[in-house]
Amino acid sequence: MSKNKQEFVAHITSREEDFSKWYTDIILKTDLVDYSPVRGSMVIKPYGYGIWENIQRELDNRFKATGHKNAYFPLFIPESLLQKEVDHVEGFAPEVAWVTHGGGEELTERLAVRPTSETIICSMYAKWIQSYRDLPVLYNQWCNVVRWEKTTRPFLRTLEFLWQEGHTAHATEEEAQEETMKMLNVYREFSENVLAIPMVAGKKTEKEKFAGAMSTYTIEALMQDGQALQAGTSHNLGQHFAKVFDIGYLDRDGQRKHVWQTSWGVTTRLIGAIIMVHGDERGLVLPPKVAPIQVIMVPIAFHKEGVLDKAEAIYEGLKAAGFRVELDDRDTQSAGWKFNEWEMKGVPIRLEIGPRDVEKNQVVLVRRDNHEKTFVPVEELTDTIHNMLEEIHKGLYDKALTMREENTHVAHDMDEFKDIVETRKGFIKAMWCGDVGCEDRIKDEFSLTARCIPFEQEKLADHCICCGEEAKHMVYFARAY
RNA sequence: CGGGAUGUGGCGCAGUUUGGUAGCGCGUCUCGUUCGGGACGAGAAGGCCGCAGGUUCAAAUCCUGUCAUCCCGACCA
Repeated sequence: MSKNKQEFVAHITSREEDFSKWYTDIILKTDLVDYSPVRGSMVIKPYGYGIWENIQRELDNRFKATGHKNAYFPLFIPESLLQKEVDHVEGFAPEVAWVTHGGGEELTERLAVRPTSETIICSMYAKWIQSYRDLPVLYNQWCNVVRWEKTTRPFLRTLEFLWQEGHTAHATEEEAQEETMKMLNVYREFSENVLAIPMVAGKKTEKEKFAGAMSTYTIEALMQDGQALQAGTSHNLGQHFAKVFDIGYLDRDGQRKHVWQTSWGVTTRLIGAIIMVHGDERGLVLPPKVAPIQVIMVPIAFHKEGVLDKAEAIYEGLKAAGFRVELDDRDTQSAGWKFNEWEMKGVPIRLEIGPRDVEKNQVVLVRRDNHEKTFVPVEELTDTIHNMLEEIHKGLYDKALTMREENTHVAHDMDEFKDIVETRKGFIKAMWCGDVGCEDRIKDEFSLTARCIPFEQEKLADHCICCGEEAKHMVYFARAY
């Protein structure tokens, strides 16, 4: 029995003391991942992969609902293909892994392990697209990609990671732009309604945009330590790739034209965002819609008459009702031990059932987010849990939104900007002239990057915070993962 | 890629300064008593001390190299 109430989970470093350590403690102790023998590469264990499967399911449904189909393109990309789009190669060159040998023989052409699939997909689209009747092409693939990063952290940056990449081709510029925005909006809606994470949506600056894109749009989230995390991007590729790969079609008017393309993706990094937005001193706090286990049942004194039978009956009922529920009937662990364990693992609702409950035909529900305890008659259980999961979701979202608002500051001039950087954390909203020089200066001086030019613009001042020239946009600046 | 730290049973650590039989706590296994916020007793298993060289009669300990992880920077989803 824990004598000290503070120490529900004895072995997690507090967020205050060391946020990074808190993060690694959590991911290891809750069995999300383990380090592998390969530098910078992690094993995603079932509990972590379960979260990813739920993310996949929710997103995939949304992709299908917006007319997309899944396909799979090769892992290996011939060097000549990768090199076709100049900006694209230059952007990715430093982090490409190369295959030089196969079956013991040196290859005549090196193969890149895909860092992203634009080039190989474009090479195929050039073959498949002939007529305006072939358009639009709306494909997505779920796969792994490799980027040879110098510094790695589980979920946030690993050499190999899982993601989805959508690649579409359209007849007109307008249609491509519409698609770009539509998918960004899918990401934003998904983040808010499934992950319970509020996002700032906007456009990337020229400096920060995707290598080879015409323009890049992003959703940015704020972590509890005040650093921003890019959670999803949607690119309007324009005709850059269409021209170098010659993806052309014959239009109604008999003219041969190049297609307009988009690409968009989210990664397993989202799991890192979930941890760093919702987690607390006791460990993980999982949003109900992606939690691998939504209800954990802990039977109390279950050797006693009727307890386990009743628990099993309730378990079957909840499972049939569609909840992700598990019954922890291990007799090797005490009830109290299990409470702490499942709290650390972030399960949204704990269901306790003991001899006294069996007598009264009720159970005890305890919420992970606010630790509220409720006694619920068995016949009301399904409805109560359904509503409680909804409330937890809403509670998490509101809390995250409050956290973000409290950590979003406005700077009208450079003195104010400096002061905020030195004394606060989080997003800084400020006016910017649009010149990359000013962006660079802020990065050099403060290590802050322009996260995005938000769609929801405010006019905070007339002049650029940096150079004093006329301001064009309001920008969110932050330190970023 | 720079700066710092750490690698010792599954996990957390001590031992390294001053070389001399590898230890502690937790966990694991067996049996029993327990069970509404990390239970207790008795017994048991488990380690070529990250890896590779070197010095020495003798290396977890000293030297060289190497790999990995963590933290702080520069680069990136």
